[in-house]
Amino acid sequence: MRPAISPRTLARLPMYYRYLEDLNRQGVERISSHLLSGRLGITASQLRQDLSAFGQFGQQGYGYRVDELLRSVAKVMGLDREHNLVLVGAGNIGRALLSYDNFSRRGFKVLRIFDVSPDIVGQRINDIPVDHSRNLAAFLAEHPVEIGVITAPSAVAQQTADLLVAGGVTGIWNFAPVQLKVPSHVFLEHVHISDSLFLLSLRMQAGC
Amino acid sequence: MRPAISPRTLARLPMYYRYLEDLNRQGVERISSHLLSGRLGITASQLRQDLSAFGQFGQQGYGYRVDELLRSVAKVMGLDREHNLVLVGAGNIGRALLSYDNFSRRGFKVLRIFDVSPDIVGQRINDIPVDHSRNLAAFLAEHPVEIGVITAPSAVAQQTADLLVAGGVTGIWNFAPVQLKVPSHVFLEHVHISDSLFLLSLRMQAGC
DNA sequence: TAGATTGTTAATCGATTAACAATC
DNA sequence: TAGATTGTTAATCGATTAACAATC
Repeated sequence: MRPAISPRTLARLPMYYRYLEDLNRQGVERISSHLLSGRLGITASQLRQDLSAFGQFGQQGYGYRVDELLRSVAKVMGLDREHNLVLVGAGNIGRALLSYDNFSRRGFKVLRIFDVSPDIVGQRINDIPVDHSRNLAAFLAEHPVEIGVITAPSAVAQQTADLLVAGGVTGIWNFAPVQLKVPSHVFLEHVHISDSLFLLSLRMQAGC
Repeated sequence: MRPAISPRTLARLPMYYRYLEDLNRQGVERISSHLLSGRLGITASQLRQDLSAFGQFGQQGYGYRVDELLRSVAKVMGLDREHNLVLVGAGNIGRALLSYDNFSRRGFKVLRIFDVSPDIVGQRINDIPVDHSRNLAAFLAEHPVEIGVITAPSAVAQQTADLLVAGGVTGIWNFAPVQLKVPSHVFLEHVHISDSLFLLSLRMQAGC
C-alpha cells in the first residue's frame, strides 16, 4: 500500500482536474507548474509537491502535457471507471444534483432514488426510478452500490447512513447539516451548504 | 484591528454554531470542551484554542453555558444582524437554495433574483421578484447589497462577479465551478459541489 | 474545600515554501 | 549546447496537541 497522502493535497486534486479540463478543452498542449499554479492562486512548489505524491508526470525543461496530465489525474481520482450511486431524498437539493449532467458524464450512475413521498414513489426523475425509502436495504442487497448520496432531512440522515453502510456502501456523500458517524472503512464527504454561507458572513464580520 | 484569525479556526466556527444550536434546542444547559469536542471529532484543546481567538466564554470548573456560547458565536459570525443578498441564476441550484428557509430565518434576505430566461423574468420565486440580469448593475446602484450569490452558468460567472463587485457587494457566494478573480477587499466563498464528489471518489480510490 | 475545567503557553507535528541538482 | 523546468530535499512556517497554572 502506498503511503498515505496528505488530506490537503487530496483536496486540491479536484481543482487541478477541473482546470486541466478547461485547458484541454481550449486546446492548450503544454503548461508549466508556474503558469498552472499562478492561475489557481497557489505556488508552483505546492503544485509540484502535490503531483509528486502520485507519480512523475512532467518533463524537465518542458513542463506538463495537458492531455497526459489530465488523464493521469483522472485515473488517480478514479474517474476512469464507473461508480454506482443511490440517492436518498428527492427534495430540492436532490433534484438539483440529479439534473446536473456533469456527474453521469463522469461515470457516476445513479441507479435508484429513494424517497418517502407518495407523490413521487413509483415515478421517474431524470429517467431514474423512484422507490420508497423502506426498500433501500433490499435494493442494496441485490445491487452493488459504492456511493450513497444523502439529501434527506437531517432527522433521518444518520439512520439513512446506517442503512447505506449496512448495505455495503463504502462512500457517503452527505448534504444534511449534521455530523454523521460511520465506521472507519467508509469514506465520508459532506457538503454543508449553509456552513459555507455562515463562514462567508463570519469572514466579512471578522475581516479576514 | 484584531489580529487575523487562522483560516482553519474560522472554518470550524459554523460547525460549532450548528452543534450548539442542536444542544440548545434539546435544552442542554452546560457543556464542557471535552464533551463538545468529542461529539465533533476534534480535541478539547483545539476547541478551546479556537474559541479563545474570539474571547473568553467559559468558566473554570464548569464549562460553557450552551445558550450564552451560542449567542456569542452567532454574534462573532454576524448572525445577529440582517444581510441583504441578490441571487444571480435561478436554475436548479439557485431554486434549491431559495427554497431553503434556513437562510431567511438567520437574517439572510434575498432582495432580488436575476436570470435571463423570459419564462421567469417578471415572475416571483418564493415571493422574491425575478428581474432580467441586464438590470443587475442598476439594481445594485439603488439598493445596498452585501452578498451576491452566483448560481449562474460557469460561462458568465466571472462577468457576474465583476458586476457584483462594481455594484459594491463585499461578499460573493459562488456555486459555479470556476476560480473567480475578485479584488482583495471582497470575500469569496465557493461551494464546488462536484469537486466534493470527485474528492470522495479520489479518497476511495487512494484509500485515505 | 476538593474536583473539575478553563485559557494559555510550550512542544510537537504537518504542510508550505524555497532552493537546487538532475535533465529534457 | 544553453535555457527552462522538473522532482525532491531542506528550511520555514503555521496549526494542532499537550500540559498546567489559574480559578470557579
